[in-house]
Amino acid sequence: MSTKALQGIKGNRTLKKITVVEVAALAGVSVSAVSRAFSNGSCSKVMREKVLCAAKELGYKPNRLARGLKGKSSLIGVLVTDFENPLYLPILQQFSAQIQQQNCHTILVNACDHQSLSEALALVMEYHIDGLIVTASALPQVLVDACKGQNIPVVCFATNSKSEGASAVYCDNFANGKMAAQHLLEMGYTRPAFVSGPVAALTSLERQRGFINTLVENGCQDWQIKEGGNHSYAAGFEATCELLAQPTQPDSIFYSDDIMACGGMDAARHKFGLNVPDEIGIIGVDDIALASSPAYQLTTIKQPFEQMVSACVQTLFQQISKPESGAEQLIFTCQLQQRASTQKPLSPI
Amino acid sequence: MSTKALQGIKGNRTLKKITVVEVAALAGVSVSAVSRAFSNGSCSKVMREKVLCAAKELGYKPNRLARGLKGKSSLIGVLVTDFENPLYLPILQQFSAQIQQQNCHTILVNACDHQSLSEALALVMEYHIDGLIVTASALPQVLVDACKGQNIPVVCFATNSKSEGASAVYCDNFANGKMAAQHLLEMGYTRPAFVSGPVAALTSLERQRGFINTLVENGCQDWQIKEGGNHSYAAGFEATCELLAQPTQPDSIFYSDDIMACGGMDAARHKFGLNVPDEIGIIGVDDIALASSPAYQLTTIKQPFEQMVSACVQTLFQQISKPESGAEQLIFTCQLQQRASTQKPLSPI
DNA sequence: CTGAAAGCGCTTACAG
DNA sequence: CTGAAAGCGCTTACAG
Repeated sequence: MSTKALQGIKGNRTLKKITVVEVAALAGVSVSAVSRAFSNGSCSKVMREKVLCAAKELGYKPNRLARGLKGKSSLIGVLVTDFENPLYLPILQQFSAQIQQQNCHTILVNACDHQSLSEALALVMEYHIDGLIVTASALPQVLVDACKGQNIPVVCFATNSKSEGASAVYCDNFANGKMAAQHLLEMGYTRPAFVSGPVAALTSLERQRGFINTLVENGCQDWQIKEGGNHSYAAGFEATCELLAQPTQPDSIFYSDDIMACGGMDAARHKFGLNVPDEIGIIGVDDIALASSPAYQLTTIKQPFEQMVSACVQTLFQQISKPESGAEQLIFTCQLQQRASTQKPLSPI
Repeated sequence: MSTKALQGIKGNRTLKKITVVEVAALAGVSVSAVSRAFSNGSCSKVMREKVLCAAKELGYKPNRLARGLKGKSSLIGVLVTDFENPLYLPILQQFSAQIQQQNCHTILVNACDHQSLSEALALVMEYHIDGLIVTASALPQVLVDACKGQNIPVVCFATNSKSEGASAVYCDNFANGKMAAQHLLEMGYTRPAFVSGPVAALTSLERQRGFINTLVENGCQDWQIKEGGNHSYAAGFEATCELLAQPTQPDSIFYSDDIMACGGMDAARHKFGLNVPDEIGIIGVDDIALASSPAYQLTTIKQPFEQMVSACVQTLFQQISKPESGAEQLIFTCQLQQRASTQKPLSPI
């Protein structure tokens, strides 16, 4: 039996496709009326009632692909470059939840491989996404322009690297670095180190600037900087091993983020047998779930991610509905969350 | 100046839409030919060359929405119910990467809220997805049927709960429970406990069955079961606190998964001051990144996730291309990954 | 292999 | 407010 014949059989019970045409027929109205009842088009109450009733009876669901052909696709691209930092799971959870709340859906774009970023973006643009969220990294200007060329608004999340024409939601990372420095000095540490994230990450650089500036301002001379690498546990562990193997051991370390700090703390404790916080103070940024666990008790600078995600989604949808409104910069401030990893007992050096 | 006028201005340089029509015109061929050159349609080499050349010159990109209207949408739904377990970040990373490799894209469906699962699915089906992957949970039969009704193949990932008509890729969790029991007994533990996942999770139940059966078979009487809850750090921590506060303290605990085990280990160590593994042995399932960190050194049963994801994607695409091929069950076996959390020194009780 | 034409399911000016 | 008609950008039988 041919496939066609099989479909015919099935068709007798369920496979007949329900489109606006069928709904219009049952409701006794025009196809346009059905469309209006389902979109925001103007139509009388009784009309809407009739249409919705017929649609329900037939189990009609609009085809978003067809809808997207003329209007909006209801698809939002969420570009993720960093899958190593556990932070991004709750972030993705919040983005997808809020996007769904807007009656849209998330296309997850995996752009781990940096070389393929433009390729990945080009592909996802073939779906005519209504907007794009870029997490934890800047979009090269040429790609922002490509989006602009198709009227796709872009919002960058949690990165300082600004792109012309793209909105951005991020934290004052210079202030964060400053806060970390002040805290370490207050706790009596005198030889702090900074472990950076990826070389190109402006976010990390800003934290570093704020950190070092503040140390210098306060007369601290004994600082050092260590290039960390990825925002990952392994990178933090590794960098810390190298740092602590040197003759000039720091007495405290500020990490570009929490997952690196966790890796670093484990290196200090388990590989070098150092006591945290007495022999070495550890501080991070983010306040990931792990930071508050008893195993780490990590002092950190908490980023208000929930609010940031909300702001990000809100900004994006505002620009989708009003394309003429310009790009926005929303900068959040963070708070120190002190825990055991820096609570040095009062003691002279 | 009106929006229209502005668009007109922009239009002069970039906004003119490039479609098959423009490409066909430039290449001097028919629209059908352009379509064929871009799909798998039959066309001569020279024709394809001409079309591709013209397309490149114009910067033509096919509109997938339009394409999806008749054919495949190239959209794969990935349903995620559990965003608390960090495990799902690398899993999502692998799924999205492999789906992109198939020239498709991932629609991330957030179905945290169990009540809204059917709603979330109904919405995503409006995009006419080509296939659906369901992670870590079963799809109620009525929803599987709904997918079948639209010819959308379904593959369930990492769950034992089988649904009629859906494929599944998972591990032999009964064997995993057995393995855990054997290991604990071998290491000299005599009063093991099992901390379960969510009550309804068949995966957890299977592990429990295998675990308890094996204990009983080996003459162990002193076992107990504790209901854990979510697959989360907090749930593991909480359940362990209750377990250890009882007079009948276990001397080892098998957790339904690693993140619970990490929470449990922290509770045992930091809240009850117990030495791991001497006073209490800890074993989990999954082998998440954290498990191998020095802070936990967690013995676990490693699930071969990479292979499982590959198998999942492969199965899905096979069913997309051959809808008549039936649902498949792929069962993987796991391996014990021993670490410090169960290495009890030889000692009499 | 190639082209003209119909169609996928919806939306949107345009009349009424 | 409502309907008839054209159109969104592509694919797919159907002829040649």
